[in-house]
Amino acid sequence: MAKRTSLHGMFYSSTAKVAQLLGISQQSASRKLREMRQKGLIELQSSPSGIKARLLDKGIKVLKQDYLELKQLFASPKSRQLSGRAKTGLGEGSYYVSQKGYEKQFVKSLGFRPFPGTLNLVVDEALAQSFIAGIPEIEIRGFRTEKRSFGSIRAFKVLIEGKEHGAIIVPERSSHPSNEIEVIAPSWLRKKFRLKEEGKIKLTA
Amino acid sequence: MAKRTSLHGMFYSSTAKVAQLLGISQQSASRKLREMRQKGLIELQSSPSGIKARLLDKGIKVLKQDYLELKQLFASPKSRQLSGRAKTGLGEGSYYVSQKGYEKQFVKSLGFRPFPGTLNLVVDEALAQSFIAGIPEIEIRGFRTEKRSFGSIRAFKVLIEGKEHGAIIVPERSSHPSNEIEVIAPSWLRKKFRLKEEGKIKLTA
DNA sequence: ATTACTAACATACGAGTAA
DNA sequence: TTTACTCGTATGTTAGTAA
Repeated sequence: MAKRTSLHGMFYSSTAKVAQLLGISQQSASRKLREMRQKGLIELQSSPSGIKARLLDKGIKVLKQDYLELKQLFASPKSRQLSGRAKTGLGEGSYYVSQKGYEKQFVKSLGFRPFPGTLNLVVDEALAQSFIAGIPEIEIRGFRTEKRSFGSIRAFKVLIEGKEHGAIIVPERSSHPSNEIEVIAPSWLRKKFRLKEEGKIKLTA
Repeated sequence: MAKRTSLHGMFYSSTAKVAQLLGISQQSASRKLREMRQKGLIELQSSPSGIKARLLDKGIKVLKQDYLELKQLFASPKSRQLSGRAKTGLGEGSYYVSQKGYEKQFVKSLGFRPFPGTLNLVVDEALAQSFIAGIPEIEIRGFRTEKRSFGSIRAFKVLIEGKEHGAIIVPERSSHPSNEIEVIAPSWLRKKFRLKEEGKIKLTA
């Protein structure tokens, strides 16, 4: 409909024509149109002389959502890398990363013993998800000590500033806001890359 | 998948996760993924440790087609008007439009007696379809004379240059290329709008 | 010509489960 | 844990028609 009438135009047709257009039967076209009306996507009047229909705001919204998602894909082909701004950490990272239960798995699965501390990066949430999901997930299992239990962690290998091997780690139950990620590496990243307070840093998959 | 991995990234996941994402069962997700592979849309490897998939060119093409169609909708909200370039007609129009069998119906259905001649406009085919489909169709029935038969004509009322009432006419079996439309009006349009050989003209719905 | 109802048929779905 | 098979059930489709 939108293709024919632009977004707001009135669509004059018949269920038979719509059916032919979609490669389905007249009955199915009729039913589908009524379902769309039922769902509040379109306005639809039918009579023995044909149908008269128009997209409603809800219907346009559906199309627009699709458009925006596709636009992000085709209008910005830059999702194999991710930029972030370093954030002053709270020092918690060091505590977790240094736990023997995790450390042994890091060495085995990631191939390096992490520096006892994490680099926190503020990133675009959607871009980060896109970026992360493109990297094979490595599971670091949780464990218990006498004092408490530690949850599992998902890890994703990355290359930092094109040089240093490291990994994004995502604790199972993270306390971070979702626009923040934690990066570990064998070296002290802040020092190695001479990062100032809010320095930018680039990760590649 | 594309949303997660960009267009070309490798997608590591499980059928259960895909299922949750789509709001369907693990079994359906598994089946749908295999169907997509079958159709050549994606590359898919599955194992007891999960799935590994990637969009193939055919799959990306499908997304891109959708993107381009939606882009046309949202990136150019100008489909209630149509521009065309006047083309030197062959004079056939006059013969058809003046036929009594059509003329009576034009007067009754369009509200004017057409000038004996048509203005041929060269237009963008897709835009023209879009434009035309948004206008209620008026059917001018065909008829027979002693000599020959005349086919039916679809007519769509338009406003020419914002001033003159007229109509686009689409003969049932047209000999025109599909990027050309015929316009009729009560007056001689070329004269009224001082159209030169290749002058531009604007129609509104 | 229309739309759209009913009913018979086809397809899709998902619970259970094997590997 | 996985994937993906079978199979009973739910949903979707369309031929035949009424209005």
